[in-house]
Amino acid sequence: MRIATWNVNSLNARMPRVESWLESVQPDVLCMQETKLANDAFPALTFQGLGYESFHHGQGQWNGVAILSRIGLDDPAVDFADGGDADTDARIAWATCGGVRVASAYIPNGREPGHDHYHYKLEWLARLRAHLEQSCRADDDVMVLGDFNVAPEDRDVWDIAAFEGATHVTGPERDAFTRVLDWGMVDLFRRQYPDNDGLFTFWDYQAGRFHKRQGMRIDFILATESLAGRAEFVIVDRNARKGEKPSDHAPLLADIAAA
DNA sequence: ATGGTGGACCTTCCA
Repeated sequence: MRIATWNVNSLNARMPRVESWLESVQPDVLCMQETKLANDAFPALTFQGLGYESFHHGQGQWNGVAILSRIGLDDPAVDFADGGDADTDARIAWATCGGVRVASAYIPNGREPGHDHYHYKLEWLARLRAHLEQSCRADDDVMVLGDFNVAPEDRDVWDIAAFEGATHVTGPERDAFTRVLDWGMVDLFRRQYPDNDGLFTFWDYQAGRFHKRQGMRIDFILATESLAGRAEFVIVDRNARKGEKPSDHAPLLADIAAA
């Protein structure tokens, strides 16, 4: 199965690029983040015409996550089954696709260390870990894909000195991310490229950062070991960050061989 | 020059 994640930064603005990307790359499953659409505005029929079932969890102006699948899409769910309050934002959607429990996740940005939104981010990641403990088994086929807004190591940003006092690289954020992994998932991209630095998934629109290769690796495909052992091909499609009206994120994709 | 870009929106928030 070919599975991908892409923060599209407004599906309205990105729909032509998403359609052409689906046709050329032919993923079986695509997790999208930042659709910025209400549910009744989600173009499910267009995706159906391309052969995909879909599940969208949106709120309108901000956030919004979706899962497209052409290998089945069952048991859709949103938010966390941890007994806590419903999330105020539309940031995570779940579905079972081809026997794999899949999540499309858009972790809060955090804005700045110490900000209310930063604490919301840390709590959000803790809730994700709690949800996995309570609703999934680490020896099942589980994948969490999305924009985590965390760079796990210094080499996952172009210049750690540029992030003094900034979010995405602080100890608490990295610890919270590690806690999700430690439940029992592997960062497929890092496993594929253990020694390569300077490989990113996001480049700020500002200051021509893409062309200066000043990016961040903040989008991930996390998979339990049963799946990770069958990952054959894990890449960032940098071409999708080029050309007319690109998202500021590139798609990340992986091929998982049949068991 | 203390900026830059892009997307949502109602004049400013968000990334």
